Amino acid sequence: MAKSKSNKIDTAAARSALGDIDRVFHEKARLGIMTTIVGSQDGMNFNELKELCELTDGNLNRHLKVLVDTSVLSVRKTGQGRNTNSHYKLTAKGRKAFEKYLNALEAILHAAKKSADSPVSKTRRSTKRGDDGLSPAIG
Amino acid sequence: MAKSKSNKIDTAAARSALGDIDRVFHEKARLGIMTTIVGSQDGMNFNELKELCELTDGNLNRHLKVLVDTSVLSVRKTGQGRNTNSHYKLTAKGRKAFEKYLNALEAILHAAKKSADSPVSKTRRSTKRGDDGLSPAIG
DNA sequence: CGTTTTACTTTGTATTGCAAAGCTATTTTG
DNA sequence: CAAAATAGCTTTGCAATACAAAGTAAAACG
Repeated sequence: MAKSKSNKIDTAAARSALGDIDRVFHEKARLGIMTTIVGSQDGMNFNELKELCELTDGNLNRHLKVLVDTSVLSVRKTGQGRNTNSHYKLTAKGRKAFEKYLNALEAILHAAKKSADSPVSKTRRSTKRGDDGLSPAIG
Repeated sequence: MAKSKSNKIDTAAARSALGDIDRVFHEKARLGIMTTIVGSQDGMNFNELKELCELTDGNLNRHLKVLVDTSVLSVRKTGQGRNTNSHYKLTAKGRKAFEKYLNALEAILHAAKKSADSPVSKTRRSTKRGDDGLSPAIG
């Protein structure tokens, strides 16, 4: 990555990454579900997810529905009533979309951390090297 | 960081990091605002933020209110009516809290990326080295 | 055979996000 | 100088979402 004089470029990069922040993933509970299930090749069932993610039944069900409705996860339900077993698995599309989301997060994270480490002043030059004291990312 | 046999530890770490995901920051618009303002030592005014974050007046106002109400930002308003100038600045508390959020994000990101790169199967050993084929993070 | 347990689903409420409309005061225009 | 336009926010109303309590269905148990 090229080093910029101000934080303008990085901030712009972060801003464009913001556009890739998919609301489907950018929710605490669903981020937990995704982080859990992305590590499982065979998928997981309702109860595993419930315990791992520490969510109530209703809440988990709702979030899983969102993920299934957006084709991020697929479900396979076997049995009925008490014997129901709902098995959730990441789809190829879901994996790809989640990875895109993670990359966007990463870009924002880096930009934010960098900015936080060397904030820019309008009136005086930065106390750290690497920027020019210009207003950040305007224009 | 110690390397684990399964992705259990990392997933657990991510899970605990999830607890540090502050809802105040974990919202697209506010993440944008924070990423923008964290790089500015002197803070920014309403219109700068509005243009940079590409938010409507009402929307920006609402999010700024949340950030001010939670003491993440401070405001200083000068002038009146058309001449009003609302200047927003990150508080020390806000900076600290945001950095905590960023660290939590980073932990989750790493865990998720790692899991995504080498997902674990229940029935057969992973195709990559570094795990034992056990179910992830159960118990 | 009826009560309990398991594995989800549905429903109701509260919160939140968003943008359209509104407010206040300063400019500008005729 | 009165009327209209403009700037800089605020308020309001609606739609979407999150969450948990209550509900449902079938098997297990006594």
